[in-house]
Amino acid sequence: MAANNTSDPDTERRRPGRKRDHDRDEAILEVALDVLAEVGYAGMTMNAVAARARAGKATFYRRWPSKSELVLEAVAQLQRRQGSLVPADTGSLRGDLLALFRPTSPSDAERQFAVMAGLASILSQDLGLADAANNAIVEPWTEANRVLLRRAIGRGEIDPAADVDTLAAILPSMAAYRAMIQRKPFDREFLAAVIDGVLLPAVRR
Amino acid sequence: MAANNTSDPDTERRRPGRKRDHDRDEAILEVALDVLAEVGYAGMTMNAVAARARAGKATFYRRWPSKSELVLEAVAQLQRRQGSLVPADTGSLRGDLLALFRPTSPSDAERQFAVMAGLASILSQDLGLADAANNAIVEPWTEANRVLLRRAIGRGEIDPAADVDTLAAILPSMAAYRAMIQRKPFDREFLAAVIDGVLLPAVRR
DNA sequence: GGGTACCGGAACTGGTCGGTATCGTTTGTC
DNA sequence: GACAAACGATACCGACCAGTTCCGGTACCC
Repeated sequence: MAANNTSDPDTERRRPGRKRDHDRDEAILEVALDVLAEVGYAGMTMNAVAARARAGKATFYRRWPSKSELVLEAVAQLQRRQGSLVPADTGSLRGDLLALFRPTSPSDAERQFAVMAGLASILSQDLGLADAANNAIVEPWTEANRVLLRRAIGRGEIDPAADVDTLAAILPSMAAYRAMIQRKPFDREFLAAVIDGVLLPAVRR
Repeated sequence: MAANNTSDPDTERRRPGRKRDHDRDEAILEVALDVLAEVGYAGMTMNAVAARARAGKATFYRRWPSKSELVLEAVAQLQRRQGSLVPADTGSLRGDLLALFRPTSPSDAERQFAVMAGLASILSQDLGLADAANNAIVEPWTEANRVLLRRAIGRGEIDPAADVDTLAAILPSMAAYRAMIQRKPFDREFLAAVIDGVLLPAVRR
């Protein structure tokens, strides 16, 4: 089993030369997300990202083969940083739902939807990226809502025949629509209107 | 009051030469909407639209000063063609909501959301276009839902304290989200799930 | 019939951007 | 200390595209 001298520099540690600085990876991806949120995929130029990250473009292409691959990994990092989004049990469905939007700082959720809006253009072209964006940004919220609804059913608080899957999609859908098309803030006021005007009335026994 | 010889050729009818063929306007805008729905704003090239419309680009720029102005007017035409979207009274809220998606051919609604998805990239940059798209495509649906809900209240069919504005936004929001991000069809099955699983339970007395 | 503005088509221009190559420098291994 | 790879920076290339200009031809007004 001879040593493989042509493999990835990360797994291969028999080569001379300066080591790749992995701190730069995360920093670059973070800048990419910022630019993406500000100007969208089409408006995001590699030069702009490089300049803001104080990096050379060679540093980019040593890591990712293309712009789209870089963005794909940036979205993956967004998902990683978000964590599992498991909500604390406040005792009532209403409290749980409201609490879901507190722990992550509001600017955090705001940025996620800004990134989503920036990606919107490319979603119709690149199916892989569309899935990645959906899985990274919206699906965790939907899943968290599902958990809360099931918990409320188990608690006997709401109608056990409630259509959990459809109901869980309401808040994320309206948040995405509001952020992307209407460009209005998804604030606590609107959140309360949806919870009290739609969700809770729909599930009462 | 001397005659103004430098004004728009449409309002000014004192000039010689071949008349501008206004049938071309609509045809070009229609092709633009098709291309927009297929490849999005960024992917839509003037050459491609010209080729498919069998028109020279000079014909474009004689009518609209730029690509964005052309798209803006194409969206306005989409709104014009959609009409007022006044729904027939079927006697029940459920019937009314389902009927709302029948009269316009399903491919029509499908195309509207495809255009919206194609526009998504530019919405964050161009506020005017964002408003135009919202007003042309989604707002008419929302307004139609509002009318139906108020009608059901007047009929005594549903809870008169229902939050009409928030409820009316649900179907359009979920349709837009589903078409733009999830790329799943907004079919009758999903429509029925939202109506029976969310809307009707939320408004029962 | 002469003049003019429209038509579709095509060539051209100027700018932008993804990606590559190269520079001098820095950081690591042998 | 010799070598090699990563670093930031910059110049460069090739493709693409919005917008302009020209062409030969056609419809309309006088």
